[in-house]
Amino acid sequence: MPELPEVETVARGLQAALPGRRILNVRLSKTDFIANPAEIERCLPGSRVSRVRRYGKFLVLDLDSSTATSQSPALLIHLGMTGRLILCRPEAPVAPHTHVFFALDDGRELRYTDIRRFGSMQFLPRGVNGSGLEKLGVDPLEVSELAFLSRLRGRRARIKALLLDQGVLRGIGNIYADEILWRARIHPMCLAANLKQDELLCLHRAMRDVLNEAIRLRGSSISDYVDAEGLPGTFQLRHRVYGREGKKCFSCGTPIRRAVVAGRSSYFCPRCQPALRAPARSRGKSRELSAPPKNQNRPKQHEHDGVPKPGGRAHARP
DNA sequence: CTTACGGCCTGGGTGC
DNA sequence: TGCACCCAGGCCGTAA
Repeated sequence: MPELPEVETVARGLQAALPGRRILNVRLSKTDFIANPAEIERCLPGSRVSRVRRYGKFLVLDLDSSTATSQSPALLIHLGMTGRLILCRPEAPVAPHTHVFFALDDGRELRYTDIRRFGSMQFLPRGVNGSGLEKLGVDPLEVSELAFLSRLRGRRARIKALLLDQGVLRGIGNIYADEILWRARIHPMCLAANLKQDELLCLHRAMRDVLNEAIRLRGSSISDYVDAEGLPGTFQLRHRVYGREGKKCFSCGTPIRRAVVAGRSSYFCPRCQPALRAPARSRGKSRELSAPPKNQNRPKQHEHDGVPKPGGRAHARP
């Protein structure tokens, strides 16, 4: 499931190999995930890749930009859930569900494989301007604390829904939203408006830390993800909550729970990430940052769905 | 305007 | 052996 760190890893791999390469030939298999397959077949052969970059979860291949302006054509690719973009030799065995082949002038081949075809591909004749990319929010790794606060402060939506909203922040998906919230010790169901400024700043920091570490480890390989060389990432070995229902929290030992938040499976520690923030009545001391595993928790066992009711509906104000 | 929710795309895995 | 069904994530339309 390629999210920001995986797409960034693929983009870096392709950026190291593609600039200057000319596309000699395009071969398409299934095309129902391609916005304009005819244009791709007609316009791509002969064009040269000038740069590969990530924009949110999208890969942008800038083409023929001797001037490096945004007016030059580009190829926009979204890997969806199972998309792979791999550079290989033409004689390499073709993986099932490989739908696009780009023959390159260095003798290699760039292939797009996508089991589910939840990904997408689009040729942009005039570059990314007017492509819809401008509707996306800020990049999580570039946004300042101030801009981050202004995007989230006062919003009545669940914090997890906002992290996943590509119009707010571009690039975060379900896995990293959960990992970020665990690191920030914030329950996914919390309303953004109920978070204090220092909690939002903590979230900003956690977001940068988690994503940067994931990029360093070349992403998470949960199901199908591999980088441009076909190699898996290793950040899945560092997941603290995602996919760990029933397993012990790395911080306090409490079993990790799963609940549906914002329509997505969400994993969290019910103890480190309390749904109800303690009212800040005792001024003075800030809330403790380390969770002392004091009480022994009830014996493992299945927690019944157990979605702690967040304060959400409690203060429906007139 | 903001938020919530259901449905859709596809195919691998699971359980009967 | 076969088959129905669930689920994954992003996005969009609709409802409140």
